[in-house]
Amino acid sequence: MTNPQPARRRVPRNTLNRERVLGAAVDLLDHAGPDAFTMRALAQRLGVGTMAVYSHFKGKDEIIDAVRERLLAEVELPPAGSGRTPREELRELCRAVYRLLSDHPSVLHLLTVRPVHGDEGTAVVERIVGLLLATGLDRPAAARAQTALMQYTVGAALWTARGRQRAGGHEDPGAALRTRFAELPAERYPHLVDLAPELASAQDGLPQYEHGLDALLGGLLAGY
Amino acid sequence: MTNPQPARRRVPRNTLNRERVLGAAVDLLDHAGPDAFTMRALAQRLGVGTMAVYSHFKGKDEIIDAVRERLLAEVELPPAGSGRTPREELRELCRAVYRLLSDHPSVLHLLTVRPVHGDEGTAVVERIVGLLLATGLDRPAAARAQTALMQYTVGAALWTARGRQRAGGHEDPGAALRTRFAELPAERYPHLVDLAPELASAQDGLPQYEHGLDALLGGLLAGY
DNA sequence: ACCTGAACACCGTTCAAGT
DNA sequence: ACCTGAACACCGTTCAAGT
Repeated sequence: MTNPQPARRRVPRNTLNRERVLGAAVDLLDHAGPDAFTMRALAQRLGVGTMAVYSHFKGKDEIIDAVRERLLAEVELPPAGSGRTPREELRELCRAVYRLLSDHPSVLHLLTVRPVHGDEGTAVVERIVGLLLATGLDRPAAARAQTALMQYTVGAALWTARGRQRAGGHEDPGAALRTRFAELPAERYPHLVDLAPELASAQDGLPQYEHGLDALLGGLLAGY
Repeated sequence: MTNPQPARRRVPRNTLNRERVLGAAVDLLDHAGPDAFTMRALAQRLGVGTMAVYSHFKGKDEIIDAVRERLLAEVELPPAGSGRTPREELRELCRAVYRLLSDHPSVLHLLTVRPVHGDEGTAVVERIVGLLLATGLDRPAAARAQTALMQYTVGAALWTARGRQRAGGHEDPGAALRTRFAELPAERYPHLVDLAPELASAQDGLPQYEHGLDALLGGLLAGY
């Protein structure tokens, strides 16, 4: 909270720049959530007047775009041609995207709240499409497969974030769901009451994502 | 014995109720989008002072919950045991959920912005789990499959809504993406430039969803 | 060029008051 | 019980002014 006091020395007045603003924005988003991501809170975290930020960004929307671009660029592309099969590389690439979205739930919100304008994440898409073609898919099938993989990845990350949000703190995200389902009237919801523990176990983030991802990849690449 | 109504010529003062408020809220959300969904705008649409709504709902959050519940309850469950195979019923059920989310993009926003507390959509989940068990999946596999199907459905609907939002009006959602990809530097993004038309075609909503859904179902039910 | 405080037009909601 | 207007504490952003 308290920023490092830069001594009483005559500190250069212009200690603010785009980089510092973006860093504080990511911190604020990841730590306090989208609702607390305010221009005023951002400026306060930077130890500066609210309007100082406007000297480096046109407005909040430009900051949102920049944050999204910065985080999407952070996806670690696995080294190419490491002797694995295209399908294994695909798996790892998708997991990297999921990990990013899962580590920074704020990006999901930014993706939802504002359409993508720039070339953010383009490198990842290029790589995935290339791998899909390498497995033998024809061009329309590769395009549909790429879209389906991204759709599932975004949905799974959103689902996980929603679960964490609902659980509040550090508790097990499935716990609330288990008790909720277990307490349902068994006449109307026999399967949910019965499968409450299993459904709760399926809220475990990465393992669940991998289960669905393998099924999806299996279906998309069937026969290749 | 229906009592003869007093039939006062005088128009009843209290013409506002929860039902009317919810109807206006859905209209406002679907027509003007989440940003325009304001308590003041809602009241104005109802021809009433802003605070009148607070006589029927505790606040905006309660309206959000009620709208979500109302729309999720609208998912048309296909008639049970219509002679089709469980897999065909599963497909139709998932398509119904997708259609609802696609027709009312606002629900997606409501799902993102606020965790689910009530039993909304529980009936659909019950049905899907039952069908998955009927295909022969064991309990953990059925739970994971149910979660994966919902994750993919939410992600696909969100993707489609995002594309429509980016396209602005009634244009082809893939058009913008096609030109954007086609104009990329071909040295860095050879596949994207090459597959721009196919990737644009994959932004067509329901057909793309069905492609991914069939792949996912195929992978989840492989061997059963 | 960079930063500031006051001010404007919004927002959700509280409150005291009307019927 | 239902509805109202004024007011409060927020928000993003404009503006004129400081350095």
